[in-house]
Amino acid sequence: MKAIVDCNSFYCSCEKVFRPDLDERPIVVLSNNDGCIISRTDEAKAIGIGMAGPYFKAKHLIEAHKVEVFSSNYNLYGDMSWRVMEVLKTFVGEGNVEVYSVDEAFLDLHGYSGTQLQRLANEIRDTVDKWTGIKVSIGMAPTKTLAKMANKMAKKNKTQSQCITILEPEEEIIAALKTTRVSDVWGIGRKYADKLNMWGITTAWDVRNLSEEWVRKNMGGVVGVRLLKELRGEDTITMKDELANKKMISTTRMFGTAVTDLCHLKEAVASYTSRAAEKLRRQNGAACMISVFLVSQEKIESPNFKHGPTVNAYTNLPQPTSLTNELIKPALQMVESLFVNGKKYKKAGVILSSIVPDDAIQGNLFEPGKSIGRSLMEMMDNINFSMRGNVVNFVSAGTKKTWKMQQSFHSPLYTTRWADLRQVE
DNA sequence: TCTGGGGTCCTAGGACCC
DNA sequence: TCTGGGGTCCTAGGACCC
Repeated sequence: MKAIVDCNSFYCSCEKVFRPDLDERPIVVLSNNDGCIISRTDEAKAIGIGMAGPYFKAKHLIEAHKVEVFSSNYNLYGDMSWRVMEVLKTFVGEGNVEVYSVDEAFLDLHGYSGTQLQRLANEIRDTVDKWTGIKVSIGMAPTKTLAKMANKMAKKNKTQSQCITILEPEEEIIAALKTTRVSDVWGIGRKYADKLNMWGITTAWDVRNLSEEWVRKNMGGVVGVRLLKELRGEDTITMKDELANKKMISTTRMFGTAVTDLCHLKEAVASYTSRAAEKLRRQNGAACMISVFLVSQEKIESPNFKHGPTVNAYTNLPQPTSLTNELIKPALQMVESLFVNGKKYKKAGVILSSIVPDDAIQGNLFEPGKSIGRSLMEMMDNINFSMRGNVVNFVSAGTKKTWKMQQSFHSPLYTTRWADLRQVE
């Protein structure tokens, strides 16, 4: 059996833990730059606030109903996430927890069955709540895809399910498949859902009864076949190693206000590059390739929002590296080559790819200074990590950061900064 | 009119996820 | 006026090789 444990309205819940006065009040959390709504409580949902909608469009509802608004505080959410995952590990052991995203984890439950599952689920739900203040929903089933389906059902009717749904005997699974729409199946997105509906395939049960050949031909080849098998109860999506390293690392941001100045653009890209390099060093990797892209601001008369035109460039590095200064140099050269005077830019990003393990780097006899660079990086990372912020940085990343994103409703760093510690009198 | 066959590697782009 | 950020996997097709 597999389980998925998913935190309810995670970002909102994190804010609520430290603001008990907001209990049962509608809350929303905004994306970077306060652009979109990315998390909302059931109370906010009930008012009619949609998911992932732009903030300005929901503003009238938010004001009319006195909804509490927060800018995203990733520092806080990351720390709370770590706490929740630690609790899960105490139940099934570290090796059986796969952290799938900031607010979700799969558990491998081989050996559990029947009433044991129910008892385990209850205990996990109650303990996570008691120790962290976060409420979770749990779905259990023979495969990851079916567990996701169970989880969705648990969330849909929280009072009846008590946030837990277990699909175990075959009849339970079939009944669940019959009431699940194709668009609610994990792995079926907008495109495939539309296509399936056009063919008159509307439920997960309908999908499960399709032939393997049809699915292979019409639903992305082997990916579709895997999905089909999962729905039939055949375990094909295995648990991933927690320490699996990223194959690509990127840092991209919208600007607070449009940037027209080459200097500011270079500052932003230098700053994103140092963030990306930090992530790269954390997994002891080195990149062979770096790419940079810029998105300009242009009026688009389309009803569905689209970003402006994007330009990009990449550089193959002479040898794999994780040193910030060695990455910033080509990044800035690319910015210069891409920049067009007079254009307004609203977003930029850096992507590090072709990542190899750091220890595989061949020493270069003609560059003896390399190890000094590496220890300097380590020192920077240690200081920045212990202070939970960008305390030490390269000058090229700028000091004023006029392009920085807007965050008007940021909450304190309750769990990671002494000065922000919650006080009780 | 005829125009080999088979393999590898790489990249761009499409689909999906949270 | 104002629309996030960070990933994964797979496929098709081009370049190149013998």
